[in-house]
Order: sequence, then structure tokens, then C-alpha cells
Amino acid sequence: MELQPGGRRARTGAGQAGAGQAGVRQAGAPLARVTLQDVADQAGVSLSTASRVVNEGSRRVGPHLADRVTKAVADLGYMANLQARAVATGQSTMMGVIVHDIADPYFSSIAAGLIEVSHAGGLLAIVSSTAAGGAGELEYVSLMRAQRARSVVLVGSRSADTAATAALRAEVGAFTRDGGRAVCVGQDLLGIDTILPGNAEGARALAGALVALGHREFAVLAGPDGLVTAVDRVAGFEAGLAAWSVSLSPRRVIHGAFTRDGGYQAMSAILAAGGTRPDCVFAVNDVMAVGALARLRADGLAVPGDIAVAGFDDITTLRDIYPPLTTVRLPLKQMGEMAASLVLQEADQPRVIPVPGEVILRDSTLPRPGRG
Amino acid sequence: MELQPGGRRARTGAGQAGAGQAGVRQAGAPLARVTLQDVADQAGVSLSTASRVVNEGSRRVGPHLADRVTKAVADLGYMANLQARAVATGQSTMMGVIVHDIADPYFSSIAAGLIEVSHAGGLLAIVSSTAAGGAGELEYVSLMRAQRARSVVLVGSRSADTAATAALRAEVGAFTRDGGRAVCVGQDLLGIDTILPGNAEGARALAGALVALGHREFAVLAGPDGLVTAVDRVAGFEAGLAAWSVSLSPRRVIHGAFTRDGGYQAMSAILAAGGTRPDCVFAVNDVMAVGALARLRADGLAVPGDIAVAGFDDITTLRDIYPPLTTVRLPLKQMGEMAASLVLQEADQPRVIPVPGEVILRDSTLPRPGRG
DNA sequence: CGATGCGTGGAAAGGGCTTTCCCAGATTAG
DNA sequence: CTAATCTGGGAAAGCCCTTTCCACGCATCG
Repeated sequence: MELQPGGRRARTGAGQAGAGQAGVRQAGAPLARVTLQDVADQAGVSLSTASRVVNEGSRRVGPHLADRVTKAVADLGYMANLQARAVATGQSTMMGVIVHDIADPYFSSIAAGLIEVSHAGGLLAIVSSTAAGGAGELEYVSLMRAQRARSVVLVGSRSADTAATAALRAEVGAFTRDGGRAVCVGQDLLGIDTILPGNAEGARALAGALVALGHREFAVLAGPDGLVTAVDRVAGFEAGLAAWSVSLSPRRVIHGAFTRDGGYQAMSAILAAGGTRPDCVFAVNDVMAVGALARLRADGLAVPGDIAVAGFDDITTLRDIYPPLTTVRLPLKQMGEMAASLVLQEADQPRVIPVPGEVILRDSTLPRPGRG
Repeated sequence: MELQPGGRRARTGAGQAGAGQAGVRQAGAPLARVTLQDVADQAGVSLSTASRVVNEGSRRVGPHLADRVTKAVADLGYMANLQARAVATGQSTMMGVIVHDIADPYFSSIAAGLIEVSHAGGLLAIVSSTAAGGAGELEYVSLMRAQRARSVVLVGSRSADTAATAALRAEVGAFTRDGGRAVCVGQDLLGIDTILPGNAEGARALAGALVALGHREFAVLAGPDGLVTAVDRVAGFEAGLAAWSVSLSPRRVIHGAFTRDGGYQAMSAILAAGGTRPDCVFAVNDVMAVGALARLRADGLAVPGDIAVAGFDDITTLRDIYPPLTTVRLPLKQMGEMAASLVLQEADQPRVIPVPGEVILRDSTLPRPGRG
């Protein structure tokens, strides 16, 4: 059963069980890797003819020979070597998907949509998970270039570090110049097709809604300040408050990781800061909001009784938490699907597709009694 | 900037901007896809020498020529074609990861561990998401065989349908016979290396713990009856109850999808069944438990006051839900890491690595007053 | 000092496929 | 009835690499 490394191995000829068939197999019958040449030999036709039958459509082959080839393929359990095909045609069907953290529901939802549509479109998704903002994205784009992937999708916030973004942009440029398609789900900073979630607008609308509910003293769990998504959401929220003449002290904007623990710690910092407790806390994503809720519960504070909490994203898995979380819904899975569509359509020049967020008011921000 | 399809294109020779460098690029300078031959030409050495320099270690090359090649690589922005290399060497670095639903945190956690370790081991993960139990897994294994992937990891419950499992086993057999490594995270039904979560044992221990807390009238939200994982968890739970002489009516075992909605509906069915309401509901995974909690809340039933709820998996994102959910913890990310390790180590014969679950008691199953 | 050995370079033979080119036979047109 | 066009088949040239295999120059050695 061991693989013989080099050289030509003896064929076992006909009479092998077809692959994919359930059933008995003689142990100890070494099965060499079967190539198209083997199929051609077995069918008694030339390599070219065999190739034409396998790639139906390239040119017609007489039904007689075609049948012989088809049978040989089945008998031998032949399976085309896609790598070799890719080399020969210069075309691959791979689509690289680069996300910041596949275990984060934000990314896995987008990835799910992406995988589904791209697979339907005949592309094979390669999902890579890499920390945000680091050199990982650049490395992966470069790897995709080496793999001659047909396309690459960068999912997640761009970095606020302009040098890093420029380097990534250059690498992506090299990729597209080699004929690949590149799409980003995030911000339009790479000069490629972009799915642009309405982070600022959504946060702005949320701020308005919260003010309308009677909240006045806000705090923000702001996420990493190196990520444009976080920055945009905070800025949008501030703008929304300003539009209603509600002020937000910079001391009440606490940065932290885009994670549950990041939210927990930022919430701690706000509680520890002293002064009057805020009415309402805006966590720039749902996962951080969950951390904040945990922190508040640890202090015995009721939500929304003592303090209101809002998030962003409307993560599916968190739609049933208690108290139900006010948030801004992004159609994550659809965003992945849209990105895949962009990949599949060629376009002359970069398109930017905005995706609006929708404010979803739930119990975690019930109106402040006596005000709203 | 368009890709010229066939034929040999004129080289722009030296003086091109190195790829990967940030900075200016002349628009309209068409950059042909640069091959190793171009590098060799530019450096004035043979193809073989260039290859040897690029694959450092294969054989020594004099420093003088080596430097020339290195410079040519940089100047031209050369990037090896990994597909061609794979064809030439017969070795690829791809690892196929097949999960049931990447948007499900159970799978995305495992995938995260898998991706991390495999990338560190020099493998490129290809994540495919496909519905459980269907023909998707089989198709994907076959695709991985066509891609000449080095290994494939099947994550998720095996199907209870023995015919489907046999077919999959045959396809996996074809894959390993071609020299690939196959690993399963689930049940040991494919004759390959397996990470085996202690589903039955964990559920059994959980049952014991719940009985010890004073619960007596149980119901089970049982998951799909076509998946071995669900079946095992239910069977383990029943066995645990039996060990404590607590009976469970089959009418109280309701099947449903492994999703939030599946849990919600199964819970509905139990509430609608009439008769005495159960003390405690065991949902075979956390996601279903969340659905059950939502359903109970919709009826105004308090957890654990009116009814206790337990889940399985200890999904990270759900560790902060309220009330905190009693569950059986599986080290999901580690399971992914272990699977990747199995992939990386060759082994003579299939290994089966059991992973015990740990019962985590939280508030959702607080003791029944006056009994426990 | 001729016979070994080694270190280094290149030519060439793969690896498994697609696709161009060419050719013989079968149709059709004029 | 010949010329012009299809057809379907095969040989062979590519695709972009890696890895023999071979050749050459030079230091070693008895």
C-alpha cells in the first residue's frame, strides 16, 4: 500500500474495481496513480483523443471512441490531475479567501456565503485565517499569486497603518497584473472591487436611535484603533451624537480588542473610571458587547435597567442572548455572496458596492424611564 | 493591463519595478507572467541553475551565480508557480478541510485550530463547507483527489446511513491509496486516523450530574437522527439516566436540526406535548440549547426556575449567555490542532485519539430546590 | 604523474496535462 | 467528376517546473 516514489510502475491493467464504488478491494494490489496516458492506452486511442473526451466540449470525438475512453476512465478510476491541467491551461479555479479569524462569527458568516456562491460558480475556495493588520495578509496574497489562484478575497477591516496598506496594495497589484481578480470586503483602500459595509452610517443611525430612546450619557467600547472598521464605527457614532447635540467625552472612548475579552476589559475600564456611570454603552461589535454584558453582570448591574448596551453586526449566534441586544445588522452572509459574485464577474474598473446597516432595537436599550 | 491569453509575450527585460515594493508603477507597462526561464535568461545562467538557487538546498550553486539569480528574481518579481512545482515533484502542500457548516461555531473553532497548525507545518488549508450527510463530502474528497491534495480532514459527524458511509469510505480509500493522508474528526468509521470526541461518555456524565442536582423528569432535544454524533449523545445520556434508575420516555426525545431553529422547534414540540412539564431539557448541542432557551422565554418560563436546560460543546461565543449554560466542554480548537498534527505525522496504521468531554455545571441547571 | 574524487554548471528528460498542427477520409459544391 | 470543405483522429509542441545525467575543471592521493 506504500507509495512508490519515482519511476514508472507496472499497471494492473483492467479488472480493477472502479473508484468510488463501495465494496471489496483486494488488499495488497498496489494501485499506481493512473494518468490520462493510461486511459488512452487502455482505450487504444491517442492521448489527445482521451483528453478531448475527458474535457467534453473542446472538440467532438466519435461516439465509438468516446465510449471506449469513458469506459477506460471508469475501469481505471481515473481522475484528472487538476494541477497539471492548471499548468497546461494557465488557468486555475482557486479562489483565496483571507479572513482575520475564522473562529469569529463575523468572518465565518461571510466566509460561508463566499464559499457557497463561489463553489456554485466552479471556484474552489481556499480559506486562510490570519491576524488582522499583520503581515499575514500580505504573505497570503503572495502565496495565492504563487498558487496562480484566479482570485483572492480579502475579508475584514483594512489597517489604519498607511504603510502596511500601501505594501498590501502593491502586492494585490502584482496579483491583478498577473491576471488575477481581487475583491475586498471592508474598505475601498486597495483599488479593487469592494463590498463596503456602512460602518459609519450605521453607527450614526444607531446613535440617533439611542438618543431618541432617551439615552444621554454614552461610553464607547471602541475596538482596536489600528483597524479602519473600528475607527469608522466610532467616528460615525460620534457624528450621530453630535447631530443631536449630545457630547461624548474622549475619556469615555476605550479601545480594546475586537473580542469578548476586549469588550470585557474595556467595560471594566469604564466602570473603574469613576464619575457618573454612563446611561448607555456602544460596543463597536456584538462580540465585544457580549463581553461588556458579562462584565456588567459581574458587578450586578442590570441591563437595560442600570445601563443600556448596544452592539454592531447582529451576529446570528447572538440573536438569542438575554437581554436581546440592540445592534446594527449587517447581512454578513449576503456580503460574502456579493463578494463571490464580484469575483465571478469580470469588470473593467473597480466597483464599490455599499452595504447599508440596519438599526435593530431590542431590549438591551429599552427607553430610559421618564425621558424618551 | 489585460492578460494576453496564449503564446509567448515580449519581455520587458530589466528595469521593471520589483513586485511587492510599494510605490509608483508606470501604467500601461504590460508585465508578462514571469517564469523561471526568464529569470535564468536575465541572470545568464541555465534553467537548472536558476531552479537550484530558487529551491535552496537542493544542491549548492556557486555564490557568484547564485547572487546573479537572486538579483534577477528580485528585479523581475519572479514568483515560483507552485502548481507547476507540484506537477514536477508529484507533491502538493494542500490540505483539504471538509466541514459541515463553516458558519457554525463548532466547525469554525475546529477549523481555526486546523488552519493554524497546518499552516505552521507548511500546509495550505482548503476549507470546504458542505451539508452533513449528503453527497457533498464525497464530492469534495474526490475533488481533493483530483487536486492531488496531500491530505484531507473530514470534520463532523459521520452519517448513520451505512451505505453513504461505505461510499465515502471507498472514496477516502482511493485517496489514501493515491498516497494522501486522511483524518477524521468525528467517529472511527472510515478506517483512518480519527479524533474521537467523547460524545456518549460526556452525555452520560452530564446525565449523572443532572440527576445529582435533583432533576428527574427529562426531555431531550435530540438533533438529526441521521448523524452519529447526535445518536451517540442521546444514547449516552439515556445510559447515564438508566445508571441512576431514572427513566426517559421515548416521547420526550424529539429530533430536530443541529441548529438554533432546530432547538426552538424541538422545544416547542415538547411544550406542546402536554402532560407534566419536564424538569430539565438536554439539548445535544449548545446551539440547539440557545434555541430552546428562546422558546422557553417566549412562553415566559424561567430557566432554571421553571425548567433547567443543558447543552453540549461549550461554544466559546455562547459562554456568556444568560443564564449561563450547563454543558459538556469539548476542546474544539485543540481538536483541530490535534487533527492537523495527525495529518503532519505519518503513521503505519490508523490511530484513534479519544477526546474526553468535561461537564461544566452553570446556572441553567441550578439544583431543584428541596431535592438535590 | 595518472587515477580518483568532488564540486559545480548545463542539457535534457521527465511530470500530466491541453492544444496546435497536420493528415486521411468523407461530404458537399460547382 | 474534380475541387473545396468538413470531420475526427494522432503526433508533437507547449505549460513551468524539478531532477536526473553528463561534462568539465580542479584538488587529492598513493
